[in-house]
Amino acid sequence: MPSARPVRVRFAPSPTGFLHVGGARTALFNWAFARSHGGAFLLRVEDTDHARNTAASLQSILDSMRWLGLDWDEGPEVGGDFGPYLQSERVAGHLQAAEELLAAGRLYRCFCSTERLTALREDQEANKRAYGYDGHCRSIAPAEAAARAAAGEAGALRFAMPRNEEIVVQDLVRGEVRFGGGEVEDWVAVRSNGEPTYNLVCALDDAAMRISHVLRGEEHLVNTPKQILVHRALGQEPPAWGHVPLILGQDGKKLSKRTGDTAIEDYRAKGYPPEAMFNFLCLLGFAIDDRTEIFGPAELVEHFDVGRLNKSGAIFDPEKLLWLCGEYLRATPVPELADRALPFFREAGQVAGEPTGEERAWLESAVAALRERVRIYSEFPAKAAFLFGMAAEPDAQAAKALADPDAAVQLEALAAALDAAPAFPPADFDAWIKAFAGERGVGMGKVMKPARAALAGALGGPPVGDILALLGRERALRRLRAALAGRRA
RNA sequence: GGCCCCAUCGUCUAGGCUGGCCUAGGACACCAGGUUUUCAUCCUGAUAACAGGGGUUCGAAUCCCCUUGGGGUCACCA
Repeated sequence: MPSARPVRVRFAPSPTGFLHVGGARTALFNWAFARSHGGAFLLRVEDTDHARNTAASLQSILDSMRWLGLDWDEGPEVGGDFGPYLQSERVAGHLQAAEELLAAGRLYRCFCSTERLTALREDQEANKRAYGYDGHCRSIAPAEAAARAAAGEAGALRFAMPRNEEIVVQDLVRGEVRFGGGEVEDWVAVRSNGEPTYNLVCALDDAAMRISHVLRGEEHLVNTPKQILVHRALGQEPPAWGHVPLILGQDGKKLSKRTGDTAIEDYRAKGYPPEAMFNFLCLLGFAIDDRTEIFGPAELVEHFDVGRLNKSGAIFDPEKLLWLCGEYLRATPVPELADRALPFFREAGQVAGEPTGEERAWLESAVAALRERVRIYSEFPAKAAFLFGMAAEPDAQAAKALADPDAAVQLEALAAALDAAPAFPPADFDAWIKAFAGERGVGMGKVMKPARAALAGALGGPPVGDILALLGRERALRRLRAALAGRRA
C-alpha cells in the first residue's frame, strides 16, 4: 500500500442524473476514509459526456451530498489546489498526455471501421469467444499510421495492453485480484473525434490530483487493470484500490428504479431523516461490531476501516430503513422535529407560512402527540388530518363504534360532563375519564371508542386527552355533538 | 459465452485473516405474550442461517479444492 502518500480520496460522479444510493454510499465511505485518516476528500465531476450532462443534475448531486452531511475539501463550490474539478475543463491536459503516450508507443492509432468492429464482435459472439478488439491495427508501423492520420484518415487511439504480463490488483477490500496477460483488450483511449475516454481521463486525473486511494463500486473492478497501466505508462505509482460491493434491489440485482426509489433526492422529498439515511447506508456493507446499529458520522469515522467492508452485495431493505427513520425521528427534540415536519404540513395545506406564538405551540403539541406513530416527516400530515378542518369521515371500525346503540348515550353524557368540567380538557384526563366511566358503571371501551370515532373518525391515534387538547373545547364538543346528531338524523 | 467478484437466519450483519471460547451473537421483518382507553411506542419470548461435496486437522462457519448458485463486466458511456 502506498501509505507514504498523504491520504487523498475522491468521489467522481458524472452529472447525468441524480445521486443514487449506491453512489451516495461510495461517497460516504470515501468521506469516512478521508476523515478517519486526516486526509482530503475531493469531488471531481466527470462531465465529459456532453450529450447527457446537465447543470441541474450536478446541482442535485451536490445538494444530496450536503443533505447527507458530506462535505468535501476540494471540488465544485469549494475550490482547491488541484483544479479544475470539472473534468470537461481539463481536456487540454488529457490530450497532451495522450500525445505523449502515443509518442511513447503506449497508444497506437486504430483505423478500423465501425463495420469491422461490429462484424468482429458478432463473430466472437457466434463462436462463443471472448469479446474484445483483436489488435488489428496494432501492427501498423507508427510512421505509416502517422502518415495516414496526417492525410486525414480518421482513427481512434488505443492503449497497447501487455500481451503476456499478468496485472495484479491489490484490492483493499477483496485482496489480490489477477487479470491474465492479453485478457484485457486494447481499449480506446481517444475517440476518432478526438475526445479522450473515461479510463484514460480517470487515471490521468487521479494522478494529477494526487489521489492516494480509489474507493469505488465493484462494477469498476474490471477497469482497474486499464487504469493501472495508464499510471505505469505515466511513470507514476497507481493509487491503492478498493472496490466496494454493489447495493442490490429486492430482486438481487444491481439496484435500479424498478425496485424502488434509488435517488437520494427522492428520500429527501419523502421526508426521510438524513441522519437515518446516512446510518442506513453505512449498515449496507459495514458494521462497527456485532451489536451497534445506530450510529452517526462521528462513530463511523472513529471505527471506519476499509478492511472491514463486506465483500458481498447487500440488498436494500426499505423496511429497515423505515425503522431507523422512526428511531431518529423519535430521538429528535420536539421543536426541531416541528421544524423538519413543517414543510410537509405546508405542502399538505395544513399550515401556512411560519407559525408563531400559539400556533407554533399548537404545532409542537401536535407533533409531540403524533411522533410515536410516524417514521418519516411526510407521514405527519396524514396522521394529523383529523386535527384540521372538518372531522374526518369515520372509517369502518369507527362507524361501527358509532352505530352501537349505547354510543349516543355515552357521547351525550361525555359532552355534557366535558362542558361542565372546570377546565378543558380536565386536568389529569386519564383519572377524570376513569372516574366518569366508573360513575356511569360502564367499561372504558364503551366511552372511549365512540369518543375516538366522533373526535377523530378512527379508533387509533394519540391519547384522547391529547386529541381533546389539540382540538380545543369548541371543536371537540362540536364534534361529539355532531356525531350524536348524525346518529339521530 | 470469456473474464472477474461473491456465498452465515427471509433481509442487513458479528464471527472467518490469527481454526477449539459458536449448542453461531445482534438488528429489521414476521409470530406470540405483556404494558396501554385505542393505535403506536416500549418490554419479554419464539421461529429462523454457516449452499453442497471433498480434503487438511485431534478439531472447520473459520484454511484448501471442486461443484452449484448469485452478481458484475465485456461500447469510439462513465
